[in-house]
Amino acid sequence: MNQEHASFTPSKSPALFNLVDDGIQEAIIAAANVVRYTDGQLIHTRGQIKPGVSIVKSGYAKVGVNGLDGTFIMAGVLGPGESFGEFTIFTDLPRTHDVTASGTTEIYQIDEQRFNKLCDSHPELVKALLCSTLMRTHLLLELLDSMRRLPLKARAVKLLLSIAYTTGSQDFVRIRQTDLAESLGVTRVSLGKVVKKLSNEGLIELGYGKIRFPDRNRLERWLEQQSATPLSY
Amino acid sequence: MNQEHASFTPSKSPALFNLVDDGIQEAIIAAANVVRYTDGQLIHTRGQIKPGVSIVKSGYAKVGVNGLDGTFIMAGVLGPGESFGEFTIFTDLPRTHDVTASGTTEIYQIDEQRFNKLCDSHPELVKALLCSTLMRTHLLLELLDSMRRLPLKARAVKLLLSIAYTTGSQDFVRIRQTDLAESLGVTRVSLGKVVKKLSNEGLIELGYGKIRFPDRNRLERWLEQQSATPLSY
DNA sequence: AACAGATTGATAAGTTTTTAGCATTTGACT
DNA sequence: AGTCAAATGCTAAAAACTTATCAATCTGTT
Repeated sequence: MNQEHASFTPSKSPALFNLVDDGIQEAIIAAANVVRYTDGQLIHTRGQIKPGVSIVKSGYAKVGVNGLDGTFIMAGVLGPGESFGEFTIFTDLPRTHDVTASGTTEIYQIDEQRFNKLCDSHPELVKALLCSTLMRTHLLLELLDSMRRLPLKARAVKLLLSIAYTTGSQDFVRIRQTDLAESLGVTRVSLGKVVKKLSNEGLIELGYGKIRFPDRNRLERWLEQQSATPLSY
Repeated sequence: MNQEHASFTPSKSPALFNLVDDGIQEAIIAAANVVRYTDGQLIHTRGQIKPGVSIVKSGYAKVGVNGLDGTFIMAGVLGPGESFGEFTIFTDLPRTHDVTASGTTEIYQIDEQRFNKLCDSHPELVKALLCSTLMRTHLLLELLDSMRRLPLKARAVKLLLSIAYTTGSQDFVRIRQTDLAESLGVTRVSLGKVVKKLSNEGLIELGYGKIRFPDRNRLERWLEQQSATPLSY
C-alpha cells in the first residue's frame, strides 16, 4: 500500500537529534515513552491542545492537513531524529497539522512536565530547539516567497531537487506525481502539465512513481536562471 | 507620503519585548546601538549575511521582498518591541527579506558578540526567543495552510480581522487596498473584485484608505463557515 | 475653492489553474 | 501470462488571476 517515502520537510530541515550532543540525546530518550504506530495510523490531529514533544525514532511521520472532503494536503515527511510539536510546550496554541504514520513507525513521546525538566537541566537543549525552529522558519519564509514569485514549473523543480538532496540520491527521486502535486498545493493536472513540459525540454525523465534527472547540473542551472535570486534549498 | 501603519505580522505575533521582564529589556537596550532611519530607508536587504538582531524602538519596519522589476511583496509590518534577524545569530543563513523603515523609525541594533553574551547571562532570553519564534512559525504554517485551502475572499477577510485584532480597533481598519493585495500576494485588481463582492453582500464597507466592518460578529461567523476548520488568527 | 497626487473603480484580453471526466500504461501478484 | 489496482496521460470547459489601461473619486495643501 505504501511505498518507501523520501524524507523531506519540504527542504533540508536539521533534525533536532543532530543538533545536540550524545548526553542530551540519552537524557531525552530516558525521559521518553516509545509509542508504535502502524501504517496510516493517526499520531496527532490538527486542533489538539494536549502538549507534548514527539521525535521520530524509526519510520516516517507524514505531516499535513486533512480536509473535510477527504483530501489531504501534505506539508512534509519527517524521518528519524526529526521532531514535531515543540510549540505545544512553550505556547498554548493548538496543533496546526494532522500527523500520521507512514509505514510502521516508532515515536518518542515526551510529556510537558518531563520536557520542561529536560530544558531546565540542559540549557543547550533550548538553544538547539531555537536553532532548529529558526531554520524551520527560514525554510517556511523561503517557501512562502517562492510560492508567490516563482511559476509552478520552477517550484516543482525546486522541490524535486530538495528531495533528491535530502535523500542523498543524486539522479532520481521516488515520488508519485500525486504527492508532488499535494506538496506543491496544486492539482495533479497542473503538475502534469509542467512536468510534461520539463520532460519535453529534456530536463527530467518521467517514470512510474519516480522522476529521473538526466543532468542534474543542468537542472540546477536552469532553476537558478528562473529564480533570478540566489538558490537556497 | 506615508500614513499611519497598522502593526501586523500578518497576525498577532508576540513582540519579543513583551515576553521578557524589565531587567532583560534594560540589558538588551544597554547592549544595543540605536540607529535612526528615515521613511523608506533600507534597514536590511535579502541575501545579506552580516549577523545581528534588530528590535524596533519606534516607528515601523516594513518586511518584504523587492523584485528586480520594482515590485514589492510585503510579508508584514513590525511595530515597537518586535524583533527581526534573530536567525542570523544562531544560523549562518542569509537574510530572507528586505526591511525598510516606514516613517521615521528607530531600531535597536545588537551585534552578534553582544547578543551571545546576553543569551549566556540571561537564559530566560533564549526561552523567550524560542517562544516568539515558535509562535511565528505557527502563524506561518496557518498562513500557508489558508493560502492553499481558502479562496481569496476568505483569506482577505481573515487578514482584515487579524489586523483589526492587532490594532485593537473593533470596527474598522486603516489600510489601502494596494497594501492588502500586496500582503495577500495578489494584484489590486483581484483584491478589488473580492472586496467589491464582500461590500455588495454587506459584510464590509469600503472607504478611501480604510475598510469598515458594519457587523464584525457576522463577518467572523461568515469566515468560520468558509474555513470549515476552527478559526485561529 | 482649486489643484495635485493618491487611491479606488472598472474593463478587456490573455494566462494559469481547477474541475470532472475517461483512457492508457505500469507493476505487483496470482 | 493474465488480472487488478495504482499511477500516469489527456481533454475540454469553467473559474480565478494577471497585465495593461484609463476614468472617477477622495484628501491634504496651497
